[in-house]
Amino acid sequence: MDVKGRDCSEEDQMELRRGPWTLEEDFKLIDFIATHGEGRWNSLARCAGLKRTGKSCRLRWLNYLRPDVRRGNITLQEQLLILQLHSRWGNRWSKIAQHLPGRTDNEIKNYWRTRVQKHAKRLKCDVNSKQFKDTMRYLWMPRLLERIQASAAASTTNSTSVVQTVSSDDRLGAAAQVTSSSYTLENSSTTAASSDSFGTQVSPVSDFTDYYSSSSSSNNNNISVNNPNPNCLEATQELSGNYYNHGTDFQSLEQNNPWLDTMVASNNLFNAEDFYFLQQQVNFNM
DNA sequence: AAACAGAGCAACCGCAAGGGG
DNA sequence: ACCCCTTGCGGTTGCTCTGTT
Repeated sequence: MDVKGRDCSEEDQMELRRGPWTLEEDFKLIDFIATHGEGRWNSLARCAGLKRTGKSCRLRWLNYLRPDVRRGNITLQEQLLILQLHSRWGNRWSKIAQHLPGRTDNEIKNYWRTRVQKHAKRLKCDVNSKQFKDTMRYLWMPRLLERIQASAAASTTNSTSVVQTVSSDDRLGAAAQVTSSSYTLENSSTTAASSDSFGTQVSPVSDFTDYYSSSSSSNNNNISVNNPNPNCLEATQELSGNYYNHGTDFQSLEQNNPWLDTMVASNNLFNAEDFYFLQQQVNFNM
């Protein structure tokens, strides 16, 4: 059968291949889809002459070969969005991916598992625990906002402000929309994956290691611990406002103090900071 | 230079939902 | 109502690369 249901049974008896895809297989799949479009994947696999399951072809296409797949580092905006959306929906990776154009559910899932869960592990707490979630909400997300703000301020070519994102009534939705529209523009003009949606370069090292440093030199802890608002987004909003008011000192401190980098490299120091934060959270919740 | 460990990520697996016969 | 097939999703595995000892 072809993708429309016609028979092409000469390929049916082939032994199925597994494992990494070869270039030849990729080209076959791309060629076939370019000519016939996507369709019933099992039939497509056979008709394209691929010794693969339909599932395998679908996965390869959606996660890797599709022309609009966006590859490269997860930007700060994307990280923030992932944290926000995950706090709302949990492990609904495909749903989260819908708000990050060009990113696949698999990529987001991998990001979460390798980066976020790694830090939960370092903090010796469960990624689903309230303590860890609070750390994300009150420490990492505000810190991300602050860094995004710094990036936006540094950019002279794009006036779209992230502050708009966090000042909207529906902050989460607005975040998704602003980010999405930015990606749309970017994707229409360039395939570069190393610049963020505001056209500014993002450090290749843009994971949570950064936030350990933030906790060492800001007053976020006090703000967060004393913030009784249980709503993540509300709290983040309030916090971001507070953070921006006090963030300048930290920015200059971070940028101008070489020793800070050394401190950042010390997991023990910043784990201790985070443990302090977590302890405060526990006390607060009691 | 070799061995080892950890991180990152592509790919696979199992399950559930949906649609058609 | 039932069965079969396809698709989509989330969890998991295992390979490769890189950094460390």
